[in-house]
Amino acid sequence: MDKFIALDETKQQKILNAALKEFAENGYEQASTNRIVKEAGIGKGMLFYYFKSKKELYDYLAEYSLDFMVKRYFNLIDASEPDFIERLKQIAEVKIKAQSENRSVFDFIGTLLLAKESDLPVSIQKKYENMQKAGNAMLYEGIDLTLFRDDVDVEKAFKLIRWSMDGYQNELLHRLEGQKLAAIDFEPYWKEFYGYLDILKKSFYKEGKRER
Amino acid sequence: MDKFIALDETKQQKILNAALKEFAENGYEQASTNRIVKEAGIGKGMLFYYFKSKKELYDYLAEYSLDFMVKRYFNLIDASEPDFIERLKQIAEVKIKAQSENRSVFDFIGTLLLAKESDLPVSIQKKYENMQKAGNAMLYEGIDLTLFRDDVDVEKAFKLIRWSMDGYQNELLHRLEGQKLAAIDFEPYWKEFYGYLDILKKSFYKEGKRER
DNA sequence: TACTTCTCGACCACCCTGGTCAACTCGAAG
DNA sequence: CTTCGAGTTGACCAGGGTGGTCGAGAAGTA
Repeated sequence: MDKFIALDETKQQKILNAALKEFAENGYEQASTNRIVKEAGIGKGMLFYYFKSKKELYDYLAEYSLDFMVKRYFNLIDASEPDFIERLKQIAEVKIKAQSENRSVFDFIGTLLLAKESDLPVSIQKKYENMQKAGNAMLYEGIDLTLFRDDVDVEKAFKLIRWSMDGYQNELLHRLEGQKLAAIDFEPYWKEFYGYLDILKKSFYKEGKRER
Repeated sequence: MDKFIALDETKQQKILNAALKEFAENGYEQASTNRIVKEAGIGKGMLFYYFKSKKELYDYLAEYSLDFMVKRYFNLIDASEPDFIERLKQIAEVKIKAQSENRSVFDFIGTLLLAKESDLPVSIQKKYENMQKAGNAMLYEGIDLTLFRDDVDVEKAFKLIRWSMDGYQNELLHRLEGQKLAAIDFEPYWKEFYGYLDILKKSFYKEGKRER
């Protein structure tokens, strides 16, 4: 595995991407090391020269992905914005950027929690839980509750707003399926997105508190 | 296949459920006829006595599921309710009932569209498209637009409301994972759900139009 | 009894699996 | 120019799973 780390960046990336994609699409059991080496353009032997087993490769990917997530996504979020919708908007921007930078990492992490109570090393499980905890904190900490209408339960408003925004993002992702995210001009989609955000503010915030 | 139809209901159900579950969980290629017969409690030979190939079984399931969907779900929806949120609420009730009646059918249909441009018989593809069209009509036809606030685009409000309700339902399904749907007392969840609906009405409808 | 219809699971040829390893390349050290 | 060892390959292995077949018997019917 130290052999792998010594490789030059581009070769590492090629192998990582091939493996992440394979695991993300097929899960651990159904993922094929043969397909990985073919996609990565290396001989079968090399994979097991770098990683002594399929499992070790998988664990390495898990750790790598979580680190990527923290470095390239979480750390770039400004958690000081007190306006809930504005904060989510900013998170969405960072997320899209990180996602087009490396889509397969996100897909892979998505499957990590599906592998229910998986036999990942405890250290990685810990890392995962911490990430979830930090993510939650970044969503709700320091939010200005006075922006919200007085006649709705704020907790529920949080959820409704999140579901709405997730809904938009999923639909968009579905609409853009197949296209290379990095090659897309997101300008019009952001406009559309902001349109929805305005409605959410009109709907869930007090009158007169809509503008910032 | 006519041999299969001649079977008594309960045996048919056992085989159907086993097959639906297997295909839903693993997709067409990865689904195993061996696991299906084991789960269904029949000998391997019988499956190919009833259906002459894996493909014929799959096509039969597709047709069966679509018919189930129409008969046990679509046809029970009252599309005359002009209040959008009330209509969605009613749809949700029917859906939950149909889903607990036969969960695997829903899961299987969910994978049908993932099998992109699959090589299903045209007749079944047609049936599927018709179902989607009818579903859309039932959502939006005859809705009373005057209920909505004047300062938001109704089309966008539609989407926001749907995303919100889908979000709740997904979260709930996720929360209840593993439990047998039919055995759950949904009372408290409906209450919670209605709570969200009230907020949606407060937020997206004109003042004074909230009650019915 | 004789004939048809059901039912089973051992069996088939084939494919793919994760992992190994003898053989080869190639640049650096002596 | 030789030697060495790290890097690299893909044929190969045993094992297991695949969709589908079929001979043999069970059950039902006349």
